[in-house]
Amino acid sequence: MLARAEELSAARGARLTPVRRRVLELLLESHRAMGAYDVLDRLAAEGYGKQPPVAYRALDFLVEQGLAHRIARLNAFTACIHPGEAHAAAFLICRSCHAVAESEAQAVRQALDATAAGLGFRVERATVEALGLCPSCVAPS
Amino acid sequence: MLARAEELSAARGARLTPVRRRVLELLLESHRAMGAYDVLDRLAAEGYGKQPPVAYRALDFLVEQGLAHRIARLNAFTACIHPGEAHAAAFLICRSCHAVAESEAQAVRQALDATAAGLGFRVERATVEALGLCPSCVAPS
DNA sequence: AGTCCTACGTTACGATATAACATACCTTGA
DNA sequence: TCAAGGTATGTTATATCGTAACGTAGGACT
Repeated sequence: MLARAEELSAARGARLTPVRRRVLELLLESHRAMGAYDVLDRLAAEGYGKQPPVAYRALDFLVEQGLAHRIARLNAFTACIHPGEAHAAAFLICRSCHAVAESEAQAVRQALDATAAGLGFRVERATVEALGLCPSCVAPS
Repeated sequence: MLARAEELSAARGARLTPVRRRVLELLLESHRAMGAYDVLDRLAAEGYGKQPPVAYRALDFLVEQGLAHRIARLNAFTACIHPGEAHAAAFLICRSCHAVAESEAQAVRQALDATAAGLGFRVERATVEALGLCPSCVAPS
């Protein structure tokens, strides 16, 4: 995944520097969304900068490059699991275990575009986030 | 609209007090989303409390009662235009004039439920927000 | 070598949100 | 009637999230 991120960045003339790469690793390792300050604490502990812009800049870079997503409901971030592929994502947030799953949501996006078009509204970006119970928490083993 | 809000609250044993009612009025008057601190400034100017919890509590009450919605992308609130009716809402946020339109989105919600169900995830609440251009801003007169 | 440009780091601050506690104001029931 | 308990309001203080602005370091290109 990291190798792929490297390729994608390089192909666009963007640089996946050490901080940015490390932040992506942190997001990939965590199967829940991480807040900017969670990321910052980890970076600071590893000798990177200790101030908020360090984390926000790296996270913003990853989001711009399509390597990560921001979850609006949580004010937090997750690694993208389909970097480089055009995709409409929906996020499934478990209210019990706090796992966040990224799901392909082309059908959802099309329904939204159609609804909006009916009102003359042109959708450019969509935020689709569901709060509920993940499979493990729906049916505890 | 306010009368209807009164009825709905009363029917549920909830009280639409002066502050809460005034906040709902403010949201109804504004055709864009209002931040909690925008609301707070208005309340303070009118002799209500001057501290954040005053605004947040009134807003939270309205959201719980289904009289208002929170727009996650904007950290802001709008009055609900279909209070009392079960509905799936999507919000269409104009990036040019900042108007926010609430749209019925039953089809979007169904698509999301179906997508999630395919992964074993049970959706309880959905956040659907589109950023784009409203009719007026798509085709400036 | 000098000039840019980009990224990184810092200070300082602004914006959003909540915990915890005190007070007032309704009920409701003896 | 008035005590008891619940709900709502107001306050102080603080937590959490986010950004503006400035300085420095290093690579890329003359």
